[in-house]
Amino acid sequence: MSSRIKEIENKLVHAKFKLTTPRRLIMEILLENEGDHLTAEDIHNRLREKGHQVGLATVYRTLELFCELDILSRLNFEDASSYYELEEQDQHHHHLICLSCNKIIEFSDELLEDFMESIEKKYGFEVTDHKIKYLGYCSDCHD
Amino acid sequence: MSSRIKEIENKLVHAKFKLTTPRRLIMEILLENEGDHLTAEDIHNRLREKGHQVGLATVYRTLELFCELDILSRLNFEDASSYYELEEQDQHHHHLICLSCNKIIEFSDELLEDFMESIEKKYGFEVTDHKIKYLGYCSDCHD
DNA sequence: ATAGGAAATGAATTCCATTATCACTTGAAA
DNA sequence: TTTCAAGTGATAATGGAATTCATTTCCTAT
Repeated sequence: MSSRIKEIENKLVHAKFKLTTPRRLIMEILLENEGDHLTAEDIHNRLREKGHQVGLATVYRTLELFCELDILSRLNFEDASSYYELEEQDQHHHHLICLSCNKIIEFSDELLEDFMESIEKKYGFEVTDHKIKYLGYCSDCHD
Repeated sequence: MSSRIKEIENKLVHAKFKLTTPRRLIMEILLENEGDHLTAEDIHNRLREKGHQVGLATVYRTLELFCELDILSRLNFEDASSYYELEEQDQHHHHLICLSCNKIIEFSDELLEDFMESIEKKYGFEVTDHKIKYLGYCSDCHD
């Protein structure tokens, strides 16, 4: 994981941005919660829980910067918030968003043929809309 | 177009909602601007331009109701606003969102094979991300 | 090392889309 | 018509995100 930090630090330095403490701390939070979808507020809270005091504005600015550098991707679901997750260059994935419980299920993008059918089978997901973001009801929520 | 209004009115009545003046006026705006992607504010403004005075809260409430009745669909792009468009039961489509000029290009969902390639060709669109919402640069904006 | 200056930060403020509140009005069922 | 739940409108409240600006920090050149 230290190498992941190094890798990200290199991206920053290469793009002529400074290596600051807040940026390092935010990186750490992101790596510790890899796989999760965090909001700016989530990150801000976890920083405070760990006793680090970083301004919320800085969190927003840093997340935006990391997106520009392709360290993060920003996800917009159906609510007002933006969620962030670490960009994993190889395993690109999409999201199933359950309209009932708001669960987010990730699925890989191997095949585009029989795409929808296989997803419906695999996740027991009833697709009710098909807007390219997949919305519907997950196996726990549909009748 | 009068038949379209009738059709929508039937949906409302059938679901036991009242046929009120604000709802009728909003329907008209939507039909007059079919194919566009309108925000609540857009609709509110067009109502005022036409001399009709409908509260913004009512516009929001009506749009939400129309979405529930599948009269409208709500689209969330990369900015803070929601956009609404009339649901056309047959010709389902997706959106290409140009990160540079914010143009929105609609494309149909006929084939899932060679999906990306055909879209890239058809619209001269350089896909830079692949998050299921297609973001990138349109033919006017890429180099 | 250190001084200088640009970049970055933090606290507070502002912005803006959306939602909630609540008194008032209206559509339609009886 | 009368009745009253449903719907509306003005305004305030909310909440996420952006902005402002004075202060601090990182880094380069000396």
